[in-house]
Amino acid sequence: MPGSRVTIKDLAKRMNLSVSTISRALHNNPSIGEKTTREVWKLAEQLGYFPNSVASNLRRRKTNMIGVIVPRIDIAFHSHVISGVEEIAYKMGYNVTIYQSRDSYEREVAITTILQTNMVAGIIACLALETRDCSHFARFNNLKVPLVFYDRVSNELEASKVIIDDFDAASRVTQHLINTGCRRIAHIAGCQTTSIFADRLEGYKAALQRNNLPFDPNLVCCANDLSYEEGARCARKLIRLAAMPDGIFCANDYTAIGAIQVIKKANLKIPDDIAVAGFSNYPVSTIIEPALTTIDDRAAEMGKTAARMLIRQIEERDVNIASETIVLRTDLIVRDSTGKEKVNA
Amino acid sequence: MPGSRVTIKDLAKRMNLSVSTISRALHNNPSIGEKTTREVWKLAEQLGYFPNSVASNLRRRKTNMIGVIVPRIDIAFHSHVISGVEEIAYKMGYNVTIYQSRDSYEREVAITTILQTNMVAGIIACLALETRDCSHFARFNNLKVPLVFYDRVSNELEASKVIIDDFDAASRVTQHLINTGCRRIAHIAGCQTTSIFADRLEGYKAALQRNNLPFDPNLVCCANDLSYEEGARCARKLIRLAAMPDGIFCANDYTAIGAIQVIKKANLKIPDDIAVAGFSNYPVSTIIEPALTTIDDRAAEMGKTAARMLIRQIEERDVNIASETIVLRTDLIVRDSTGKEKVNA
DNA sequence: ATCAAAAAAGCAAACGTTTGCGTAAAAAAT
DNA sequence: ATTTTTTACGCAAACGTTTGCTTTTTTGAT
Repeated sequence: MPGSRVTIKDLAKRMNLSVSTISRALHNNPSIGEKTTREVWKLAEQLGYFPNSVASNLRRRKTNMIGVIVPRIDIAFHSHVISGVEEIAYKMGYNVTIYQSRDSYEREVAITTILQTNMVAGIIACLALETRDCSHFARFNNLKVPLVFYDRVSNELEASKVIIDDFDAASRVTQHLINTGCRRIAHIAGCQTTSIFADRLEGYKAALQRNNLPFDPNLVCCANDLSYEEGARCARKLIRLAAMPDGIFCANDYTAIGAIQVIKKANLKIPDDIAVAGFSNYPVSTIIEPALTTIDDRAAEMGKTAARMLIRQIEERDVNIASETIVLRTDLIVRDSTGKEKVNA
Repeated sequence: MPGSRVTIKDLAKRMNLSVSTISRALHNNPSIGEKTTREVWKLAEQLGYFPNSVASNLRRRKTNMIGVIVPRIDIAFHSHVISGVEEIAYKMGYNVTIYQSRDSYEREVAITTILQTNMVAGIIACLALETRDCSHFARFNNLKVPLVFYDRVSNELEASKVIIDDFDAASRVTQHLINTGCRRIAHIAGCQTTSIFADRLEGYKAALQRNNLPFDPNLVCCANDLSYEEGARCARKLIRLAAMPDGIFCANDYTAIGAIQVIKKANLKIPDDIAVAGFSNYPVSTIIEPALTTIDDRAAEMGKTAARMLIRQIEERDVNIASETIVLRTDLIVRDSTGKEKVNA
């Protein structure tokens, strides 16, 4: 930053005071006289002084930068999380810097290096799909840089987490399908090495079992990248089955929408022939017809919670808080892509 | 960052070299012997040395931080822009820090202050809807911090811009509607104090005029926040008109979708009774039925372009580049919400 | 061997703050 | 009036790099 910035030194010279006095005055340190403090502020104002936080960070050996690692920013879920993080961070005087892993392990590792050299005060991350081993995050433990994962978390690592109960949510969606009369329920699943998707599959299975419905592996179809296209592909496969499912629980809304479009094109009625439920409550879920029954994943709330948690840990570093896990409550949002629940006798 | 980081000094002590030698070696400065350089790198590796970029930034009087100000992160357009910015920045060794103005002027001003104290190397911004006066950005001119606006830009300020030709795009959409046979075309407009929305209105008018169609102010309806709901409100108003429009050009996709849903609920056929066109090509535009004819706003491209431009200006600061404006080409994407173009005799 | 030139490395001051400790002046207590 | 306490401020060393300049060492030419 050239452009001859005004520094504390300049103020000191002008006022015949020492730099330490100026610094203290600007922090309203009580050891500086009220009158002096007032005058320092006034002059600072006049000369257009701005503190240089880089210098301050160096001296204090800490920044107010929160590093956020997301798979992709342009996915609705993550942009909502970031929005929540930014909101809290802004209020608390922290800055947010973001990086996209693009679901690449290699890139995620590189990003952790960057975050370290940048001395971020804390980190909020959602693991890349590719990531199996989380040792690149371990360094932050040594450096005492707080770390909180959201959504896709690591179990092998001591770190705080904010998640939703995927098992429970999936099980509730499935139960809802069952309550509406579905008996052959398929599942379009996410990548099973990621715990949230594994949990969703388990929740689905649990609901079936609870209702004495058989689990048929042929009804589970894996949509690796959880895209619209993958959802369509799985749906095509499912409706060609000899014993076609009468309901599909999809691991996210994108696949659900892909599925809905395929089903409609096949001239099958939703929800009468096949009911469809998604997961996440993306904005599109109200746009698609029929509107999609889904689970609200509370993205912004997740971001806010993660940020609050992280900042608390940053500011209470000394007391060495144990890592904690917060599970957010989710809501089942029933729309038109699933039928009415039958009142049980 | 406690946790006893390894510094250049530590390396120097271990190797009986001066800190300057170490620093130069780590930068592969040719004035340091090859052998020494190799050994320094090896030891750095062994001891787990990481450069402290805060210190480096202070000494070099420049950071590699790009500040991005967006109205809201969770709007698809902006999250795509950010994604583009991040991609280029990452490749070029810059970090990205983001702030949401939430379309508030006050907040935008506060953010510029934060960016200044943080010594960002450059800024990419999209003006808040509320913003009339841009003098809070002027300081960056003095500080020689490059600034590039995207999408919503300021004309009163000397700064680079990357935009699309809203006038041209709007005029093309309108022409398309005319070509498909529409004769009473309405416009759901954005806030007219923002130039892009004013341009879209003008482009619409120009197309009408070019085709000798009358401009009827009753057919222009202002949707201030350009939300889904506002679109619905405007549509309700328009279809109640004695002389109902046979086509609607909406200033963005959200309002278009709101309009489509209202029109469908009124049992009017799209595009036969009323054709609808949007602006932006949001992901939902392929999901809604009928799929929406719209203008692709090249969001990610805009972000990449802005980032490239900014980084060039950062790195060639000395040559004092004149501010430049890049206008991105847009594409009209014809889908089912508008009819077929009639071949003119 | 002698000297100039090139190569390799060191010195020390910066960058703009913050902060522990020390000191002078003012106020309060004796 | 003297001592003690309080108040207000200054000194100087950090924080971890970078960099202009100087010094030493090596190399090559004579």
